Amino acid sequence: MAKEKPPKEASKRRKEKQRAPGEQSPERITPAEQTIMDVLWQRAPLAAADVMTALRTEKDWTPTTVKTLLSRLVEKGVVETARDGRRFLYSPRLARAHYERSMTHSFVDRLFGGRAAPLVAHLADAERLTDEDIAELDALLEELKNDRR
Amino acid sequence: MAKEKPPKEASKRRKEKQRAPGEQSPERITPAEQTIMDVLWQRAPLAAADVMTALRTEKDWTPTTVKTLLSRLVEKGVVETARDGRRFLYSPRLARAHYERSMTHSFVDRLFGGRAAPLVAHLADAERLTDEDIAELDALLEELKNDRR
DNA sequence: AGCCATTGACTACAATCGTCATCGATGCGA
DNA sequence: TCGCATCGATGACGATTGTAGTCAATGGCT
Repeated sequence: MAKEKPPKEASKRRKEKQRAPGEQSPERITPAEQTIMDVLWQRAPLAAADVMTALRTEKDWTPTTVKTLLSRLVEKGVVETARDGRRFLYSPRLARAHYERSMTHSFVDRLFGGRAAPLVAHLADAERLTDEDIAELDALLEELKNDRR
Repeated sequence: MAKEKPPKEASKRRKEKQRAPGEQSPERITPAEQTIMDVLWQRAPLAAADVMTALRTEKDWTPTTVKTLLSRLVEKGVVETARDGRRFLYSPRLARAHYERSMTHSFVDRLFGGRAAPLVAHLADAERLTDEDIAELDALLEELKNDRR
């Protein structure tokens, strides 16, 4: 019974979180899920098995765990599937850059009230910035200063 | 019965999360809990009632909710209490700067593999940087460049 | 001295998360 | 063609989180 249905997009989950029309799906991606996303963001469409092998060293997950996480990501609408014989190929539907941006913003908002400088200061304190970083930031700032003029 | 016991520090909770000896207590602070912390970080020792009033506008929490969150924070060891008559005065035991640092680091690690520059780039993209920020960053960078020499 | 408002302790409960086992369907190789 | 390895679906279970009710103790006010 219940033959493999087309994976039901974030259709009718538990308590369908109603989002405002234009609003960008802020579907929360959990840490475990992000691990999966990182793999998918690296190598485009992958079968579940590929994801497993990719993580074999890093994580100690059973196949089931990986598959569950993939399913949840599909449910959440951040991963899409394409049939490939009897299996699925999974690919991110959410661009990594997008994700980074939204994460970065909410983070800076939550912790620093939106101001970026204190954040960078923390990184500097911790000597977390490589010479390269500094150079890069320098260039970036130069550019910004020009744009503002 | 069960007369008010001295609040039991992160003593023997559910399944005492064993931490390595030197390791910094990475007791996870949840968003709701952070809301409380923000209040405590602003005005030093406060009674539960004070925290409630402080949040009355911002959050729509019942007294019980606030008290539960305070208890959990005490359990987690990030808030300490001092008796004041029949009630407690709560104060952060974890400095805000510490918290910011640890959050920042794990964030940058998780999302950008430790590199800070991409993060700042995101903020710049979003025009999240005020002129002041830019000036501040500029100064900061100048300083850093000198230190490195 | 006695009452009552306030306080912390305990309990609860649904939703989410991290993990995983089981199972029925299915396509490939022998 | 047949069996088996593999795939996705489903269910599950403990822990955590957000939110809140109840209750017994207690201390200040009358």
